[in-house]
Amino acid sequence: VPHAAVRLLGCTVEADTPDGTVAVRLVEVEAYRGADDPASHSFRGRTARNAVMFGPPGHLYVYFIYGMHFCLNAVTGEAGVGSAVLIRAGEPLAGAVRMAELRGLAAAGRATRPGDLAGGPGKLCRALAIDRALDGAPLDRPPLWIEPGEPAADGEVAASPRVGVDYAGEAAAWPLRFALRGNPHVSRPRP
DNA sequence: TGGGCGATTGGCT
DNA sequence: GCCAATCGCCCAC
Repeated sequence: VPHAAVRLLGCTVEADTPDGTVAVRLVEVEAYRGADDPASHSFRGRTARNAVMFGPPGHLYVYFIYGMHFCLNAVTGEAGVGSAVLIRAGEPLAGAVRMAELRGLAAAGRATRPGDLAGGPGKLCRALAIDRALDGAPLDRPPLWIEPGEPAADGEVAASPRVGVDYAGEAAAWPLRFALRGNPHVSRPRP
């Protein structure tokens, strides 16, 4: 059975923003486990911040990081487990002009390079107008919902270590980052 | 109660 | 490649 994170690759994420709906196709995700994963926010148990991770699957976990960025997760584990999938990058499908505006790019509406709009967890949240107000919301209906897409074939999925978790000891090497092989919209560092 | 730090990003050398 | 920005969270004191 494919990993829950892998099953999200190729899915479409749509979001209602103040100026209309935007959509991206997921090209990069990371899996975070529960009490056995030192890299996971749930590793040290339930707190006010990560409470949603310990709730039932099918909900959004949104956290604030580095004093300026939000990151979006889909809770995947059963209630009490604390596992989730970090949404790291998407390929713009609809509303690229709005996403560029939300990203504060000067050339809004003009050509951008792959990854400029949603090629990173913080960038994707900015482009989709995601913040803590969405923490705990269901992921199958507005204002933010994920729809099935073309499933990724095994050979198209590249697994590599997760980004930015060097503090996690042995778990830092676990190959829980999944990306569509060769897709130009994935974040840096490239897998 | 306070200090260190982070599942990041963008700008500058 | 290096580093500042910027603040909520969490744990040690």
